[in-house]
Amino acid sequence: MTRSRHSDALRAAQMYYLQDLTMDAIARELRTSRSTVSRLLSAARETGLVQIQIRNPLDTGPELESMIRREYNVDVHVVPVLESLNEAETLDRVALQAARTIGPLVDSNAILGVAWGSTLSAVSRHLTRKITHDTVVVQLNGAGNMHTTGITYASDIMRRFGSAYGARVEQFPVPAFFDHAATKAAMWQERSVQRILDLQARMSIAIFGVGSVEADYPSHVYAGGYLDENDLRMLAHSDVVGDVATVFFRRDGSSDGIVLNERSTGPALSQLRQVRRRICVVSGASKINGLRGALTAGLATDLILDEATARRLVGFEGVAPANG
Amino acid sequence: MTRSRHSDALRAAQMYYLQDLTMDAIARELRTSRSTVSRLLSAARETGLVQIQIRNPLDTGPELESMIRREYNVDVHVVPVLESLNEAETLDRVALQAARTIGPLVDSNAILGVAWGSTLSAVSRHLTRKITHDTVVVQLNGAGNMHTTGITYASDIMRRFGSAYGARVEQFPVPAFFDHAATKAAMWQERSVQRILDLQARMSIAIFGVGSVEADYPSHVYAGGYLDENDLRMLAHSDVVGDVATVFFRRDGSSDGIVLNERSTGPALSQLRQVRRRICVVSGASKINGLRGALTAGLATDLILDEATARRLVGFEGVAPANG
DNA sequence: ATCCAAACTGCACGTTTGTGCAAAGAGCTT
DNA sequence: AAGCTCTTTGCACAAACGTGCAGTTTGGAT
Repeated sequence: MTRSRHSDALRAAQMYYLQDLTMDAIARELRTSRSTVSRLLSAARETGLVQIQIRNPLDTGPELESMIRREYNVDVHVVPVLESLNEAETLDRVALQAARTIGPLVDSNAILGVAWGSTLSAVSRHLTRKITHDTVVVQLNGAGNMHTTGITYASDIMRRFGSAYGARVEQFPVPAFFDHAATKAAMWQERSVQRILDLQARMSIAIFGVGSVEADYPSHVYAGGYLDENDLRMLAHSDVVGDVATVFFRRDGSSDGIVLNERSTGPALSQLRQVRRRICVVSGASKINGLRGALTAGLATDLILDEATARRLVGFEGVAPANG
Repeated sequence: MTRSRHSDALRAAQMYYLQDLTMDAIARELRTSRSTVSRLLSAARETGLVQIQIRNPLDTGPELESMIRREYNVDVHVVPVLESLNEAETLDRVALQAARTIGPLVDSNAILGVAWGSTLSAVSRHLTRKITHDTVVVQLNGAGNMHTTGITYASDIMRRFGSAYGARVEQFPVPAFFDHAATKAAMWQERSVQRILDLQARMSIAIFGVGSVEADYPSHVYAGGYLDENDLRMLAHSDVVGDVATVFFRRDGSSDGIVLNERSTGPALSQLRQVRRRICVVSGASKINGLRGALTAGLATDLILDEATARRLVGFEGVAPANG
């Protein structure tokens, strides 16, 4: 009896989280066993019935966070990670916390712009469900390249976002970069494309990682067959430090005159900056240069990143966690 | 070292609630004992660092809630209570859940209007701390009567609200009812009073219970020496069913021509209805008539009440909880 | 009616968590 | 520095909790 299961879960959650009853007491009230209550509560958490939020008081927070906040004017969430973890495990932790931080921000009628990449893929795997209405998830930039149409990879990410929030998913079935700027210009006149662009223009939340040219192991974009040697040479000559949604920028946040952007399918930086809430997720200290550029460009309103990267960002390279 | 304690609590909360680590693992990372982590997490919950919210999807919720919602156009939170509890214990449960439901709604820069009475007193005892800035708590109506100035009783309530949210408290040092309407009119011209009235006019949240003329054991207002025999007779002749913040109304929600209101210090119903968020807390089925009137008058946007009262409200007198 | 797969339940066990208590530490006064 | 109080810590134990497993129910399909 699903009908009653859902309402039992709600009752259980209220009694457990809002009245501090034990599962035992709840079981008696619900005339079932304690283990069932335990499972009801798990279900309640997983389906987003219970929302747990950590709010760090802006001013009393750790030094590290306030420094970043002051310097770049973003809301920072530094993810504490065990020091022993390797890069992949760190990404996983950051993604998990990012997913849970994003959850409470997504609300009915939101238009959620989502980029793709290894960071976003990890985040998408950890999203917790939350029932919303008339929410739309729209892809920020195309994912096709010379080898694949990119559909499966990017669309897995999109699909996971969509099903977590019960949202309609709008894919962007174009390559990441057109070979010719003229083709892009032509496509941008198509009504099917304009529908997507229009959604993007009305986004209320954008979620993206950053690519960094000098990352230890470079992002998909720089390695995955999206750009040819000519392109890479051009990037090198334009002082590009990184990208957001396959749109490139320099260390000082500028992007004017980077010709590759004319063939990129991602939203112009100026357009991205119009979005009310722009959440940037970063894991791995080697992305530092791309990240600096993105922050200088004012691309993010919220930044979620691991502790080591946060320390490098403010120049505390080898400083220990701020306790003791 | 308080400084580091706070930030340890934040780190612990993130690792526990957002990354699902065990307290043991967190203790190792923080180089302390597991019991300390347990205490850090308690502190994090109590200081409002961790916010737990239960959202019941409006449409998929239990029948009871949607019926009330449709009929009276309010957001309902039905508090499940053990069937074995007596009236005092029920009030305590409702108050606890109300306090926790209110918490997440209070934000920086809010102006919080608070009434007084046994319900509000119970709620105030269960508030969890939450750090906010420039929040003001303002008393909705005077509390003095023939026997006392009411200062201690009402001001305890106000003080608890104030300290829970780190807010400035503005008391309203007048009697609940003036003996003469003319005195009220005169006082309302005083700048000291106008300062309070001005705050009330700018409230963003109002919190109140309801008084009901026919309650099993009548509210303070009807018993506590606030009204003399003449007043009570007058009330009986005006078909009054209850009050909110010592302002009376009839079953159909009207309040015109109730002369006592001209001597009352509570906000006019029409003014109360201007407040964006108006939270009504009710415990005890005997308040049903007062509650019906208040809802019909459109005084509340949010209603928190116990299950038994909720069932009576929609006429399901003896119906069992909606499960099985 | 009978069968089957899938979902649900309660038990039992091991794990995780809360808390009284004694010891250690921090902050102040003399 | 010694002495004092008030707070914080870790230990040890009891309480509360999560989960694999086997038995049971449910809702079709035949």
